[in-house]
Amino acid sequence: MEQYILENQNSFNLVHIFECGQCFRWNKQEDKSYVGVIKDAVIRVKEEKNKIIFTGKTNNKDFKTLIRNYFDLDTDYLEYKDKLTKIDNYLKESIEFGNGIRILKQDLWECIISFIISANNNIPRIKKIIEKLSANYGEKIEFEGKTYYTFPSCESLSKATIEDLRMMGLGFRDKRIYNTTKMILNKEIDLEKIRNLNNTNDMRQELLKLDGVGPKVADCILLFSLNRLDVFPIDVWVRRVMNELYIHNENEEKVNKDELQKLAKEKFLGLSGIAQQYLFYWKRELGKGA
DNA sequence: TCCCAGGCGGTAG
DNA sequence: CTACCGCATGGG
Repeated sequence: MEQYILENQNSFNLVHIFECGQCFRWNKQEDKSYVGVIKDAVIRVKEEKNKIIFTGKTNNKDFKTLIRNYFDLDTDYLEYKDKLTKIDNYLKESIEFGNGIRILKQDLWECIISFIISANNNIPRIKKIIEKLSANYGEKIEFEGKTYYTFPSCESLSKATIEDLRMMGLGFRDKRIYNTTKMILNKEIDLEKIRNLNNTNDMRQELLKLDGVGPKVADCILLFSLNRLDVFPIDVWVRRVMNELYIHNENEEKVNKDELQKLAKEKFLGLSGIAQQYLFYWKRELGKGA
């Protein structure tokens, strides 16, 4: 069992990080800690006073490095928040509301499959499907007396037929997952090559070749795995909040996505992706309470 | 029950 | 190029 402890870490709140819509495999426990799977590691994270305690089981990774990389702990969020807060009072308020948000650096393959599943779907069901895929095609890990599963590797998932995938509850997304898995397996799309591109748009163009990856899904992958903070994924919630705050179009559904992209680019100083997460979390959580 | 969900791909105009 | 539609499934 490995352990890593952070002390007095600013901009870190488990609820904000895990409930802001960027990830699907972290689950809140009765004691308020979260348990999730990163690569082949099962990890429990718990906040205690000024400490954040990571406990985990892993084989070959340097635990501390795994954690610091995944939670992007070498990035200074105070600097980002300072810049964004000065833009306007909406951002100021959303940042106060979700002050502990951090953008995770998730596994690229897992992120691609997860966000293909996210299309025209809701978050509880997305999580359910991903758990089922993992239980059927991932590897079993025992942790604290319970059984967990790694996210399926590309090789493992490629053994599933379209019918097998359909039984995972994927619905019409079965073919997309099947095709994309094959494209990545046979290196028609090379994930390592994408990772090493230095231009966000070049990365996006490659991702868009995958079946089931359109503009929104590509931007989510760029933001939540490749840490491209300048992208701005637009979904119904983001469109809703942007219209409410800045556009004021009577018919929200008619708000043009290109117009929103342009607005975000001008307004958010190259930090659109982070601004998007604060706004998304703010709007969505307030919506739940109402 | 019925609406809708972090959209995408296909087709028509 | 833009506009629209079908899609599987189950959560709320």
